[in-house]
This record gives sequence, structure tokens and C-alpha cells, in this order.
Amino acid sequence: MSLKKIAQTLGISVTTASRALNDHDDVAKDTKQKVFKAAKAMGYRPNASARSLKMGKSYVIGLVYPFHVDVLNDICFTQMIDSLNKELNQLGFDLLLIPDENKDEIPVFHRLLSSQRVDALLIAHTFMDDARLRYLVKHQFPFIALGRSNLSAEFAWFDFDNQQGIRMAIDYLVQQGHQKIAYIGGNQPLTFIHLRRTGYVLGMQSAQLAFNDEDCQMTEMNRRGGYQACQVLLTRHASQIPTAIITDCNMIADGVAMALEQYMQRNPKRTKPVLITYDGLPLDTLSNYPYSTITQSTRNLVGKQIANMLVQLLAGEEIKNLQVLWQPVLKIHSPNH
Amino acid sequence: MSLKKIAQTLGISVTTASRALNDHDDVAKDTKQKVFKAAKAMGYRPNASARSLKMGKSYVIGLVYPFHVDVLNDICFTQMIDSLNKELNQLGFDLLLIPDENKDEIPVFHRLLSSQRVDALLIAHTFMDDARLRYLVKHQFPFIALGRSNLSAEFAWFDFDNQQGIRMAIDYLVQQGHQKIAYIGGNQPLTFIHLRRTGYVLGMQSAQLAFNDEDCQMTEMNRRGGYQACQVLLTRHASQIPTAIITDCNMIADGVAMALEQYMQRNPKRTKPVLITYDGLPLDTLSNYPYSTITQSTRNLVGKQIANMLVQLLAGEEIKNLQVLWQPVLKIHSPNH
DNA sequence: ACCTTAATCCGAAACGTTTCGGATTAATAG
DNA sequence: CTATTAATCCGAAACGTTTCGGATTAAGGT
Repeated sequence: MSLKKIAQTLGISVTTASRALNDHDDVAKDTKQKVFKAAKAMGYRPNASARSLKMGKSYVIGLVYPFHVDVLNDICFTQMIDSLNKELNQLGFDLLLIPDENKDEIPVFHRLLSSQRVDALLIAHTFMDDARLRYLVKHQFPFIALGRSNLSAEFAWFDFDNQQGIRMAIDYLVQQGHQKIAYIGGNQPLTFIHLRRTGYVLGMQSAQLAFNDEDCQMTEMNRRGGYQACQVLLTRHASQIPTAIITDCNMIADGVAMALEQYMQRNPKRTKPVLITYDGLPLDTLSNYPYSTITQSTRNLVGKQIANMLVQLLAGEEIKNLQVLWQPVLKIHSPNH
Repeated sequence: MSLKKIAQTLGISVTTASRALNDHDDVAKDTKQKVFKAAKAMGYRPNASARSLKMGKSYVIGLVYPFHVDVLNDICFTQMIDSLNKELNQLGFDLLLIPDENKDEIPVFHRLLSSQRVDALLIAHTFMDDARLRYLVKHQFPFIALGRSNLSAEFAWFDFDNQQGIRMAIDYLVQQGHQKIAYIGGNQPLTFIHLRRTGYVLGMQSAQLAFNDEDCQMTEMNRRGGYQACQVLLTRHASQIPTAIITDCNMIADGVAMALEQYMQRNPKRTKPVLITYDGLPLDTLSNYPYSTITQSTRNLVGKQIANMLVQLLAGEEIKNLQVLWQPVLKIHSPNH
């Protein structure tokens, strides 16, 4: 199943076989047909190593991300990978997953770069202060960050407007007459966490609402973290209990929803706090608490977008054209549904 | 940063440079030293494509698994991948993750095989009737299955003795005087689910306990599935409620634990059902319900074992020596801890 | 009949590595 | 001093692909 064999059985040269399969226009149509048919019949696929060697491209994209349960639990992330993987496959690329932390040592993906095993990297879950991005910029390696960072140098990134998403939620709540709006977010220095919290702070300011440190909880980025943080909010004097709670992500939200549900069971007479969560609730949530959602409706468009950006990056597109910010959408829960 | 450059700057031949870096014994010691130092200084790594082409090996292992939230939520699976990845990296291999379903069409990984981009595959989460394994056996491609299957042909696999694990739990419960032991497991045709349930059925038989269809629930493999299935068990007449419940996996167990907790809150006088779960509870569980665990204590030994098996497989070891069954361990919860 | 052009093909080189077989030198044995 | 051996090195070929430059043939125009 090498080109040579195909060429031999067809009585043509290796050159012609190659050019036929790559659909060049100096090959006769019926020759092409013959070659295509033979290749299919013999189950031929170009040897990836040989092709890479000659082309100077590996056709592999590395996806770097911190390998934490907290991250993998996030359905938005896994859905995004899945759609991205499918898009890249269609473009002839494969996705190499690279667990790596944001540490200030030589990154794990160093090997992959210097052995030219990947053409470009995707860095998922960026940190505000991200050693990996610094490393890549310094070594001039092509990459796209999924999320922004506070790096001074320019780099390619795709992100959602997290800050704006939270502000939309606050604007809506204010418009509904809420005064006491609390926020529960993750406690890791990830960019999206930072920006969402910033959205909360700025949103409260511009609505001229009192900002209170205790109303802005930072907690573990999972179910338990959300549950515990929400307990803190709910065990105050009744007059101090927020009328609305916004959360950072769906995992935290699940714990919050559970805490709220139990709270309402204990205190059925009290007003039900409104819950707005980023990216909904996990699919297998046990709660029935009503909630509204800040989200990006069509998740697999993200995969397509990032795949396109990668192609552009590898084609030498300028960095400043590879900084894409998408707007989130606020979906309000209407009780009659 | 190619071998040629190193050879040029050192005034030696490419051959010698190569043989030095690969630590052959017909290179003078101080030459080796020089080459090593130069390679390090210039940040040299052999070009993966060139190396693969010449060696006829890609040094990439593909990991095939169904890309479902239910699967990725399983901390045992993600921990295993993580440790496996680290082991393989140390052996000079990279791990290419390949989401693929168990469908009867040409598998997604077909491309990877015919283009020789991977040296071998790992198939995680095997099904009793697994089209992917059939395909690989038919095409004589080297692979290791993580889990067994009902394939007639011989193939390499690593597995835990799932059946025995459940039987250990039942034996323990019987010894403690339990008569009414229920089981809650997943509803997908995965091998490990099948074997664990078989363990339940056989265990009950050999203990001469009445086997009751309603005591053996099959449900969604997640939190909600476990919760709902457990509700079914708990809403019977009090005399029919099981005194012990065994679950299939940690995700289901989390829902079960939650249901049991709520049940005991509603009926504090009743006897507390004993809970035994395969692989513990998720790290971020909200429940405090006591439980015992069937598990394999040292999870990262698994990665090492599988990495070793892969090396043997690629070295041409016989299939029958590559069928490894590990025994699980029953860890009993002792209340004074 | 001759020149031009288009269509189609092919040989050979190249990508960066490893390795076979041999070459050179120095040390040792006779 | 010569033959043998060990230690060290190197040229060239090879892996499978793509592509440059040119070659061959046929068709079209005068």
C-alpha cells in the first residue's frame, strides 16, 4: 500500500500517481480515475510520516489543557473538543491531546514542538498569568489560546465576552427590581473566571448597587464548592439573603441549585432567590430549581470557528486578525415552559 | 536544528552524530559528550516524521473511547489516562485521543491506521459486542482492549475482575447477615457493566438468596440515573426495602447516596441501608452517606501496566501473554474513622 | 511540411533520520 | 616489522512522499 505499488500495478510512474491523488491538473482525467480506483481498492493512504517529512507539516494540532476532573466535568469543554476534533479531521488534521499544567518549568509540550510533531497548539483554559503562553510567544511557535490572558505580547485567541455576559445578567436582574445580587465563582486564576467576576463588580457599580465582599463568593470549581458557598449566603439573617444569585459555571451552579432547593424546602414561605448560571446546569443534575442561563447557543459552531482560525494561522494570517470575541446570549427561564 | 547542522558545527559526520545521540557503542566517549552537549545547546530533537519514516514506527499510540460525558465524568477513567499518558511519554510515545463510537460502519480510526500514524490502539470501554475490536482483528492491527469482549478471536486485553469484585461485596454482606441485597447498574452494553451485573446474579445464587428482578435496577450511568433507581427501591413497602445496595460505578453511586440520605432524613427510625459502590464516590459529592468501596487501590499502576503491555505488543509478544486480569479490593467503611 | 502550444507524463532530487558495510587509525601480538 | 584486532569513524542508501524541471506526444495553425 505504497505509492510505488500503485504505480507499478498501473504501469505509471510514482510521480503521476502522486499528482493524480492530489488532484493536480496535469494528469489526464481517466488516469486520475484509474489511480483513484486502485488506491481505494488497495486501501491506500499516504504514509503520514513521509508526507509530513516532505511537506514540513505534521498535520497534527496539539490541544493543551490542565487535566483536572473539574475541567473535564465541564460539558461545554468536552462538547467543544468533540466538535473541534470533527472539524479538524475533515480538514485532514488530527488532534493530539496534551495534559499540561500552567507551571513555570519547561512545559510538557516542549518535546512535541521541538520534534515538530505538531503544527500548532491550542491552549485551553488560559490563566491571567500564563507561563505556557509566554513560552510559546518566546519561542515563536504558532498557537491559538482559547481564552485571553494578560500577556503583553500579541497572540491569537478565541474567547467569549465573559464580562459582558455577566453584565447582561445583572442588567436584567436590576430591571426586574433586584437589589441584592450575589455572585458565586471559582477560585482559580483562570482568565474566564477573572473576567466573569469583573463583570459582576462592574455591573454592580454601574447599577449603583452596594457591592459587598460577602456577596461575592470564591470557591472550588465544582458541585461541592457551589453548595458550600451558597450555604454561606443563605445562613444569614433573612433580610440579608440575596434575592438573586449568579454563578460562574455549570458545576458550581449545580451545588447552588441543590442548596437553594433545600433552603426553599426548609423555608417555603420565603421569596425564592432567582438563579442565573453561566452555561446552564450539568446534564445529570438532581435539582429541579428554575434557572436562567448565560450561554452561547450553538456550541459546535465554536469548533468550526477555531478550526478555521487554525487554518488561517498556519497559512500565515496576521495575528491581529486572529483575535475573535463572541457575544454570549441570556436565556431567561419562563415559568410557563 | 537538524542532525546535519550539529554534525557540521562539530566537524563530524551525520552518522556519528546520530549514533552518538542514540548511545551506540562504536562512538568514542568524549565524542558522545560533545554531541550531547551541542544537541542540548541547540535545542535539538530528532524530527519525528523523519524518524518515524525511517524506523517504520510512529511512536504514537491511539486511545479510542466513546466521547460521552458519562464516560469522561468517571474519575477512574481520567486518572487512568493521565497516568498512562505520563508513562508513555517516558517511553518516547505520545498519546493520540480518538473519540469513536461502537458503530458498525467504518470506524473513525480507520484513517489513522492506514496512514500509519499510530503504532497501536487502545480501546477503552469495550462493549460485549464490539464492532471496533472485530474491525481491528480482521485487519490484523495491533491493539490492546481495556476490558474484555465476547469476540471469538483472541486479542490482547487488560481488565479487572469485575465479576469477582461484586461477588466479594455480596459475600461480605451475606456474612454480615444481609438477606435483601439490591443492585443498581448502568444500562449500556458495556462489558464491565455486564460482568458486574453477572457478578451480582451469580453471587446471589451461590448465597442462595432470592433473586428478584426489581432488586436489580438498570439505569442511566450518571447521578440522576442512580437517584431515580434508588427511589424505586425505597418507595416500596418498608419490609421490602433492601438492607444493602450495591452500585455499578461512582456516578450512579452519587445519586444513590443522595437518595439514601434524603430517605434517612424522612425516616430516621428505619435501619440504614448499607451502601457498597464500585470505585467510590465522585470527588465533589454532596453526600455524607457512609459507604464501602470495591476498588483497585493504586490507580497509576494501571497506566504503568498498560504502557508495559503496549511495549511488549509492539515487540511482538504473543497475544496469549497479553491478557491480564487484576483483582479488585474491597474496602470496608469502618464508622470509627 | 514546419513551428507553436497544450496535454500528459516521468526521472531525479529532496525532506531528516538510521544503518549497513566498509575504511581508517592505533594498539597488540607474533 | 608485519599481521591481527579493536576502536572509531564515515559514505551512501533507504524509508515514502512531493515537486522541479524537462521530455514526449498530439493537436492546431500557418
